[in-house]
Amino acid sequence: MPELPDVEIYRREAEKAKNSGIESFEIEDKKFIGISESEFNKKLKDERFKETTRRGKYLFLSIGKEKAVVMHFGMTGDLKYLKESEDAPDYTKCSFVFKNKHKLHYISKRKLGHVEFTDNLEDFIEEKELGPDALETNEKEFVSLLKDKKSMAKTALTDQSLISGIGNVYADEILFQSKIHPKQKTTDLSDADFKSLYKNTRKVLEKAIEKEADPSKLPKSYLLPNREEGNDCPRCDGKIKKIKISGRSGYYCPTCQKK
DNA sequence: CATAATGTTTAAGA
DNA sequence: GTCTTAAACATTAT
Repeated sequence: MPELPDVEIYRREAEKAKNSGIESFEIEDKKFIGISESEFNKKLKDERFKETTRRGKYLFLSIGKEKAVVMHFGMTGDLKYLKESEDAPDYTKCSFVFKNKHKLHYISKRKLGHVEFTDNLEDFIEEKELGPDALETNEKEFVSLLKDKKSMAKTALTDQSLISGIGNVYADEILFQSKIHPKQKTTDLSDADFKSLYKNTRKVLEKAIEKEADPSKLPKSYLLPNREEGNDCPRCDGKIKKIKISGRSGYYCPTCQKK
């Protein structure tokens, strides 16, 4: 589930390919690969990825100051750097082949997500209306972005145009840690609530990265390892409840996350 | 076999 | 017009 921590792990995987000459590009499924063969030849062949950066759930592999390959992982994406001799993973959609006999495989089970090329990274970010990365904001900025929203707390947290990187799963954890009901309106939150949201956003995302974005490796006191309807709340006597918020499922403890 | 799943864009509603 | 919410997208695993 590619949210910010997952994409950060993919970024570290892509780092392994840094500064290797790009030899070719293999497209398995061109439906959602936005780089044609001719564009590759013109703009990427014989170049190298000089820098890998991330903004929210987007990964950028830069070949120059402004030019970059852009990857988004949808709900089921993955990225693997393997030797050329190794088999490409199942559901590989495209692969960059490097002169050092390694390949960077972009994998996705479902067809959400895409790989493309931009001539100007800043313009791309602006066009997508991506808010600042959840780990690159300070408390003041974080609070001012969320404060005036009239939507539910969970909806605001997962709005990529406000703050980018928080998805459906980690939003549940952040709200749990902050003891805030997911349907609580942001206009009803106190200053202490916002402070808590900021602190826990950092805490949860950093911990998740440390655990290689595997929710089951998070501490038992966290919600995510227990994220199932009817499970015991790891903090109080309550039972975990599942609800729908804007068509997505959310899990929380009705006892310690009061409205 | 029906259901739910990580995300974003789109359309619809208020 | 603006802001918020729900549906649609395509596919796989349970």
